[in-house]
Amino acid sequence: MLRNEVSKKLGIDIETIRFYEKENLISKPERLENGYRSYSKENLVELKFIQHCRSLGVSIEEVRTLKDIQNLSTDCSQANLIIEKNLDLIEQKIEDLKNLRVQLKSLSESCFKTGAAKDCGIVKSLAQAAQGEDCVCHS
Amino acid sequence: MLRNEVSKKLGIDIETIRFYEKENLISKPERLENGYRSYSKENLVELKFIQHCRSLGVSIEEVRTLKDIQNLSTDCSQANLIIEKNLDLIEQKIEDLKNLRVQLKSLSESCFKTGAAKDCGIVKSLAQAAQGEDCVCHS
DNA sequence: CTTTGACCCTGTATCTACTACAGAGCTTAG
DNA sequence: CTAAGCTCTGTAGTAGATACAGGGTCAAAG
Repeated sequence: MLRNEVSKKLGIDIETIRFYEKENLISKPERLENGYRSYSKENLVELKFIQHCRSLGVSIEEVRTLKDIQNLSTDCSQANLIIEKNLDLIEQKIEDLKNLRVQLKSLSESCFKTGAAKDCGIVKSLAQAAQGEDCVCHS
Repeated sequence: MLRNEVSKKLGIDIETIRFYEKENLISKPERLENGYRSYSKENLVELKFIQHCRSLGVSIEEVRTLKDIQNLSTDCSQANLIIEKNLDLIEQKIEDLKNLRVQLKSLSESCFKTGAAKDCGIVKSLAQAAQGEDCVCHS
């Protein structure tokens, strides 16, 4: 399979596939006589593995580790650690974003939409915060 | 005020302050005879403004726009747009992360912790997904 | 007076995970 | 024959910092 086909079939950008190859995340595809890459079924599996991991927010380095775990067939504690770590990270991010949402909402509601920037609660509040005063969002 | 003092007072990394200066987000601080930067009160206000905006997830480019809005005193619709846009973005991110959390949780629970990687539900599931089969996380 | 340590300066490289060229060659259809 | 549309390689750019290297300055201690 040529790059373009693979890209369309898996929904991974052509350049991204090349990037994964450069990063040694997949085994080097065979080359045709003209030098074009020919992706094997194994290459596709490797790419799907990365795609799936990335869709779970697993970093490239962690993907590398997970691959090693699979290949070396050692114990799975490290795999578990990676998943747990990402889970914790996500919990934290959700909390942070929820806080942010509250803050942005109060900012958004402070806009009186009168038109003039000097009367806008958003602009005012941001300026106040910079002066060290209380603001609607971080009260 | 010297860089280090400012950094400690505001809790912004020294290099980050320099970065903001390079990006023209603050007015250039005066220089002492020896070439050292001397940060004015106005500089501090500018830095706090950026810090506050960044803490709300507002991008550097958007900070630039917000500064312009303040200075030009035009209408505030653009400020409102920026806040709304970020609010939408955050709503979306929270949704995405919640989905991710569910997926990672099922992966995490599939680890039987028997020790061997080949028996680990995480490793198995990730491998299965790569083969195109169903996985615990994206069922 | 010299040395030490803590600052400051500039410029550049690094990080993550891609994305986007430029400039060239190959292949296929008209 | 030519043009479109693919492929190749190498390199640069993105956001928002962060981390040096290699030098200068300053204040206090010995």
